[in-house]
Amino acid sequence: MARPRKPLLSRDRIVEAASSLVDSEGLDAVSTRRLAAVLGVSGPSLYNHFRNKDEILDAVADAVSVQVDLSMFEASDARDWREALHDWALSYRAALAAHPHIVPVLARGPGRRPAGLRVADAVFGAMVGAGWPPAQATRIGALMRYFITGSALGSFAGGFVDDESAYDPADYPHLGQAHLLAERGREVDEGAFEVGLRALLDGLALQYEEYARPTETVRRGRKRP
Amino acid sequence: MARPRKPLLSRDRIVEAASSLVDSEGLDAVSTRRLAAVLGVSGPSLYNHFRNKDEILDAVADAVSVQVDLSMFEASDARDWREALHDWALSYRAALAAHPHIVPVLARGPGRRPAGLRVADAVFGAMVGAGWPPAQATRIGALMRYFITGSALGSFAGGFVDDESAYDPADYPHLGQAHLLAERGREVDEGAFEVGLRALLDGLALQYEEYARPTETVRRGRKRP
DNA sequence: ACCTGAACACCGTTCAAGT
DNA sequence: ACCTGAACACCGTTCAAGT
Repeated sequence: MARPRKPLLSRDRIVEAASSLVDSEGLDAVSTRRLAAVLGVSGPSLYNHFRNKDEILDAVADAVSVQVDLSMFEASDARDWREALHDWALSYRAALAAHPHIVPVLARGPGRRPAGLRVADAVFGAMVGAGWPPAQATRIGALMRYFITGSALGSFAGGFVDDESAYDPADYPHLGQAHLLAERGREVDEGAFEVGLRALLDGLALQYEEYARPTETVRRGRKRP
Repeated sequence: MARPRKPLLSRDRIVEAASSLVDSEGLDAVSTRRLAAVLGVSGPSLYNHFRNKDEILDAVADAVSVQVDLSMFEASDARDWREALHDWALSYRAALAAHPHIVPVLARGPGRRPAGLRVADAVFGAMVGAGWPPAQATRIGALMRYFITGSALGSFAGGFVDDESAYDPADYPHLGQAHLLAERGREVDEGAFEVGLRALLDGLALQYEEYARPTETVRRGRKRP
């Protein structure tokens, strides 16, 4: 057919098809040939819209970042930066949990992905607005991303094996019930995420006090809590 | 040559060659054919020692876990669980930083990898020994892994681009100096890791007090801090 | 048991040719 | 500008054959 008068493909259509292929069959199932077949075109056609396959996967990852709710950062002030961070983390995690197979691509940093950058921008802006020094605001965005993407990677891929004989007590003296982790994996992951998130926010709150409160060497009259 | 009287390959030799190939040229550079060529054999020979390529990469990842220092957990007691966790986190991160390209494989959970399990076992055992309830000890091992592997993934792969025009202020109002992050990426990552680790440990210490200290409803005489 | 070459069913990407 | 088929240089894995 050569060139049709109305384009058969668009970046959006390609990303949509790639996303559902990733969701239903995993990252490895996405080949340029299979993806093209789903779209009713031949493999090389994709290269009219994306430079290479990696760019397609980046776009799929970015479509997930778009789903992350950022509204809690709009009215953020010094009083509720912690609550905003908490709600954002839950929304972020939920978005990743809905598309677990693309997480490895997303975990490699915001890079050139526009929506990923928008997320980083929103967190940074809100933390600065709440009184954090810019250098700390940058770090908070990074470390929250470490924890959230790390948990999404660890949860939904690998995991333990549901086979008692796989874990010899002689090798792992404390993991007597490790095989139970297989069935309880999801529960463990959720618990670990909750505990970790709370610890992270509690810890940041302690550091925030150091910044917000004049140090005792400067203001001696102030009593310490 | 068919079968030589002394085997040309061994699992160890294969893992060693694969590791240095991963380190020097990245994950994508490892194909069964290239790996076999480095070892002076033909591609299919590898299948006499590993079931498939994924098992080889798992072994490469596990060789990194072996490098993680666990000695700090041997004499752990209630007083220094926090310090042990801190030192272990630094050692873990250093091991990943030395072999950044294999981190995506390692980040998918301990799965069937023996050394990965040994790490999980040591953390769990030490935390229980320090007074944490078993359910919490499991979660601590998981959440620390989230943070550490997440930071290793985010740091050494992707990242920002050193190009001012890549970040239009209209799109990202707060990321005016985002392109500076490219050159300062490593510094930002280290700072974020330090801040995050401290927050995590501070936060866990607060939670530890809740477990170690009888609640005020039980022991009314005790004053609150 | 452990290695080989041949073979199968795939890949990502380039490119000239078509409209 | 946008699609095509052919082609290039690869893949992971299986398997019969060799010693």
